[in-house]
Amino acid sequence: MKQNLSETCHLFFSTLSNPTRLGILELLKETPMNVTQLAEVLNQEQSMISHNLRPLFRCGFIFAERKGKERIYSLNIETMEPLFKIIENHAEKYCPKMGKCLKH
Amino acid sequence: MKQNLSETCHLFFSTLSNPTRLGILELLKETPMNVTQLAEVLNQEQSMISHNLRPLFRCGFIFAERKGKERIYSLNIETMEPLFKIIENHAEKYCPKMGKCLKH
DNA sequence: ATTTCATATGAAAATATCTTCATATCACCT
DNA sequence: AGGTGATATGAAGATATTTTCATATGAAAT
Repeated sequence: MKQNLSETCHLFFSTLSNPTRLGILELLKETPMNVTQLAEVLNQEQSMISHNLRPLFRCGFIFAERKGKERIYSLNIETMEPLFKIIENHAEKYCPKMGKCLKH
Repeated sequence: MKQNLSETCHLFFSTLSNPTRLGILELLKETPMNVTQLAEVLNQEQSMISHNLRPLFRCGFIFAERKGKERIYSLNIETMEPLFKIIENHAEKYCPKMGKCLKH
């Protein structure tokens, strides 16, 4: 149980610790999209976006729905919104000038 | 600004996406400790724990206070508690049997 | 059943992250 | 100042994660 929570946290956080995947989440926050559209906007290969969508989906951070031959991805707002809110608040309070945190 | 939030998220989440660091956070949730104690309980080298404390500290996930020649680390409960709560709730709701998520 | 558009997958190469070891720094005491 | 316990740091080797390329699968239309 305890072990599992720690494992879960690791899986979840490592899924979120990737610029491409964060970019995907930010885009999906605005509007649902398919892989091709995400690839276009993010200016990356379709296969790369696809690879990155998988862990997001597996973790339940995004949902997917078929529409013809497309697969429309959307954000799990219930989880992601409060999560980002926490980060935002934390950053504001504890890293007032981002530089401090972003530097090595 | 936008760019910065994404960068911040990446930094924060990658800091949290490590079993050793999650272990440290779990221990500090119970009680403040110094590096040596953490190393003992986690059964790892002191230098390794020290290396891992750094990003946690830089991100403001933990605090540090000197006490003699020791440096006592403690958890930033304000941030970490709601963060873990979200993960827990999410896991419960979206990954009812952890296996689903934990498998490749 | 074949073509087309949309998406997913496997495996190798490229890149980033961790761990370890040796050593440096720091605070306190004598 | 020198010694000691506690902690931090640098750099390298060891591991893990990403990205890319080529190709496979899927769904719908002709």
